[in-house]
Amino acid sequence: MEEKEIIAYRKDGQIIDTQTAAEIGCENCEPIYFDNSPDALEVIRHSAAHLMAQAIKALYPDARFFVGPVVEDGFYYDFRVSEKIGDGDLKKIEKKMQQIAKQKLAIERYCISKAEAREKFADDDLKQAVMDRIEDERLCVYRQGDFEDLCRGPHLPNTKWLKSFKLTRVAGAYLGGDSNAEMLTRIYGTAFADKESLKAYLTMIEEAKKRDHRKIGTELGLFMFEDEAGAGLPFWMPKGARLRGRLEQILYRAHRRRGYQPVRGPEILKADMWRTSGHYACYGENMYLTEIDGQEYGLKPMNCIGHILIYKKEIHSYRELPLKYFEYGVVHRHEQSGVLHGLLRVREFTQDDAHIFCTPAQIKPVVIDVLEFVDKVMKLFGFDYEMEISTKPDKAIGDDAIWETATSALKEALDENGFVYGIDEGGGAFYGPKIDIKITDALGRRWQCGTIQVDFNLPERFEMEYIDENNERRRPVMIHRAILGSFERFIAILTEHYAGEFPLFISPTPVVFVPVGEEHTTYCRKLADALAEEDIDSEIYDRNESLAKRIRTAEKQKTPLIVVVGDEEVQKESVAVRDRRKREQYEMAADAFVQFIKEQTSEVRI
RNA sequence: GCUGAUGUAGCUCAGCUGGCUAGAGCACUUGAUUCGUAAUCAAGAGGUCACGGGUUCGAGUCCCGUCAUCAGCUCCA
Repeated sequence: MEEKEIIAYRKDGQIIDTQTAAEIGCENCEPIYFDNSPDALEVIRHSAAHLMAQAIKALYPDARFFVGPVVEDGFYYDFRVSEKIGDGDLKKIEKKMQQIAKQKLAIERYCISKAEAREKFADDDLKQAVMDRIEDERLCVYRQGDFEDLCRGPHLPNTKWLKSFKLTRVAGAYLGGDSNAEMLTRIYGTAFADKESLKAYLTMIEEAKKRDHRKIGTELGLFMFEDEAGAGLPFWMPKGARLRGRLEQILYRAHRRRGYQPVRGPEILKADMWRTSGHYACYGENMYLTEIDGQEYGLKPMNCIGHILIYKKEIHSYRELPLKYFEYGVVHRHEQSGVLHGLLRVREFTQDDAHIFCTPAQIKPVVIDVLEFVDKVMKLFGFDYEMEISTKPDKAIGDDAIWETATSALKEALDENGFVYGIDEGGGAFYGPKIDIKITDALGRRWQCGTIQVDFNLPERFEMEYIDENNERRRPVMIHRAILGSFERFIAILTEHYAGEFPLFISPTPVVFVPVGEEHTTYCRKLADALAEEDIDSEIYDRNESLAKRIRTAEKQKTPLIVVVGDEEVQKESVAVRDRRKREQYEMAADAFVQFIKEQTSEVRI
């Protein structure tokens, strides 16, 4: 059995490479072996980035390099070249990398003063830009063959370790992440200790692509986009609309049970309303503005104003609070063309929006209520989720005392429910602190959907009031909250989470009937009608195709329950059910079947 | 918005360096078949090659612009 080889060490919580260890000694060092541990991958990928840079330099001599860090599942390097580099060039670069790696070049390290480094890279403005960002006065350089680069490390001892890597994509990236700055070329890649792990990773990426909601949405006929109609404007096809309708109904009842009042505001309001709210100034660039009869109007990017104006129409007593208004609010936002992405990022979408008007003292109980609501919804779909509190930013309005009350109310609400949460210091909106809810999907990806935001700003700007127990006018606090976030994004996530195999209660077509012969269609029709009576959608596949073909079609549509009906079933008043979830077939009495589905769908009461 | 790539039938794709009436599979329509759990057979229909301009004797193919999509960047439900 060969001994595993050491490629670096972990010392005092830091990874140091063998080069550094040789220089500063290595007491209390834990060896890092050449394998796929997170520490090892950190080192391997860092060196893979350098190897890629070396290959690029060899192929494009005028290349200038910026930074090349390790990221979540790989690495990248930002650089500038005069030539255009496309996806087709990645193969070429990979090949060059392999050639260089095979030369088994030692990776050496030496350190110099910043002044010396400035001098050394005098003709390289990108390296100078890198140094502008580094505070250390002593900088290190790693050299392998004829290539060297300013770098903190850690690196492998030799390029010979680099065998299992793959360049995945080429893209543009702003220098320093500043959209006003120059755009550099960025190539992403990944690397592992062995070929098998690389292959497994690439397979996983392929699997994820199969679950892509855009692909499944097309296959199942859920939604579509139309170039000629405009970017980021989704169309819901019958099946998608049925699915969405199910979700809307479940959630509507859930809101009503929790004392929310349905309201509805107009899609378009005078621009002055948006000036009062502050959206015109702060969000104007993302708004669609138009002119009607010489007056400027704006399509709503948020639903708050409608709810506020409804609130203000009447005088409210403290006894009414907390007052909860909800709306499936359609909003329009002018997102940048490059960020549109299927249903995950669109220009028109519907939020499951609510605004809760309450006293400062009620913030906590209200938030606890909302958290319970969120938990019910997440559990229903089997999502894990995380919470994050964002606190007061530098630029904020409202008294520190109120901020303090609100922020601690949010924290206490989470603490008392035993929630673990992160804190984003200074990440709140200027008008108040918030809790963001982040869903983790079946592939471990995190999505921001729900949000609970405390707002002191809008009640002030719109001079909202309630009458307290001493018959005095008070200003209410407003809590914005969404649970799904938007139907569009949430359904995209659901689709990928379930890979299109939606649970019975939201499935667009929970039941497909497959009559064995023509003479069995009448019986199917009778059962379908019985289901329709219970608001359950079904289809009858009585086309002129073989039985096997029709079952296959139903399977490909990911139908939860396929019901085959022939002489036997008609005679016995029964059904033969093929259950997608259980992957088995069973027979049951027809009326029991209807009852069964009815129970399955009403169980989702939340 | 920026960088790079892409756009051929409802879907997935072929169409080499410009050269006959633009192809395939699936889906669709019609006919035959009436079938017991993942593809019955046959025939047919379907495309102003994203849109607009240009180069050329000739453009799906080359060039420019617009629109849209994809991978990122910057920003967000």
